[in-house]
Amino acid sequence: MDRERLQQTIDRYIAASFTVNRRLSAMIRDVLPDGITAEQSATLRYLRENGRSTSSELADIFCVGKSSITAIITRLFDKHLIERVPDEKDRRVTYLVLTPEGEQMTRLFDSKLEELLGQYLIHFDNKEAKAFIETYEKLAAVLVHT
Amino acid sequence: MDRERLQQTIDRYIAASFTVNRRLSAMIRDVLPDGITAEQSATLRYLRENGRSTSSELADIFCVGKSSITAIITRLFDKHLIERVPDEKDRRVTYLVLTPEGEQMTRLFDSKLEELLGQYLIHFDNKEAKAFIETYEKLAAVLVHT
DNA sequence: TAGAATAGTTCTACTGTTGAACTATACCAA
DNA sequence: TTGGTATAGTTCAACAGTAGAACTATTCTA
Repeated sequence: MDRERLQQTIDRYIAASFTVNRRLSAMIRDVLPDGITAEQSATLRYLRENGRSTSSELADIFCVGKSSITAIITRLFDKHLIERVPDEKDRRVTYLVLTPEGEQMTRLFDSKLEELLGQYLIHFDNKEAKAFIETYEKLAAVLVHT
Repeated sequence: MDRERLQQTIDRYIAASFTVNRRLSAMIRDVLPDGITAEQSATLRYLRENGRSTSSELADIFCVGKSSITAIITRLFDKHLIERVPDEKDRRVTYLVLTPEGEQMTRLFDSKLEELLGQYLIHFDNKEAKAFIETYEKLAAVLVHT
């Protein structure tokens, strides 16, 4: 890829991802239960998909400092959506786990999200959607492992 | 697309976009000049690509309230990166325009961004990159026009 | 066993965001 | 023509998220 083509590809990527991310974020925000933010729902989702985690792990995954995670976790804890479970071996470590209430809340998101995103996915045939997702996942993997 | 396949596609999209957006945001943040945030650079970039705009237009495009835009604009104004130009016909509207300094700053981003993203783009051949961007742009268009 | 490393919290300061209240201007219909 | 309504933008208060430094409490290690 020559330099000009590279620059053009980057520009198009930035423009498309900007529009998609902004629009989707706004729509998702509207669909979230009162008092739950996008960050908080992403945290709950991660805990459901990946099981118990620690603050340090979340900080790594979310690419933020540990103090940011503490703030988010505290708010979710105050809403009784997650629990803090101390490790029995290493007393520095605290595991974060969904409460049944938190688990239920993530299921609620999912059905709303499916309803929301489903109406846009119909514009893409299986083949196109498959290719897109696969490249996206490949990009994610490259960003993680380099 | 049946329901299960739809749910799976959505899950994979959410996971991939989460990882890509988090990682890229963190990298971009590191590459931004001191005192310039991601939101601010996105605003400058928009003004460069689209010429003079109004607060209302930016609020639409960024999918936020007008008061958010006022806050961002004020900070960029204080850094002498944009100017406020009153419309001569309609005295309610104020156009936002890059200063030469602001223009120069967006050029600086671009070269850093090109350097940063270029090293990941080499993992994708032209055909794959082209198909991906085209689907992404199609998704953006669908989100805007429905 | 002393010093370094790690896990997590607290605190301060800041940006971005919402939403309501507000000012100023323009539009429009009776 | 004017009185009500719509629009553009700002201000304000309250909050979430973030960084980064300082801190506590552990565990590891040379």
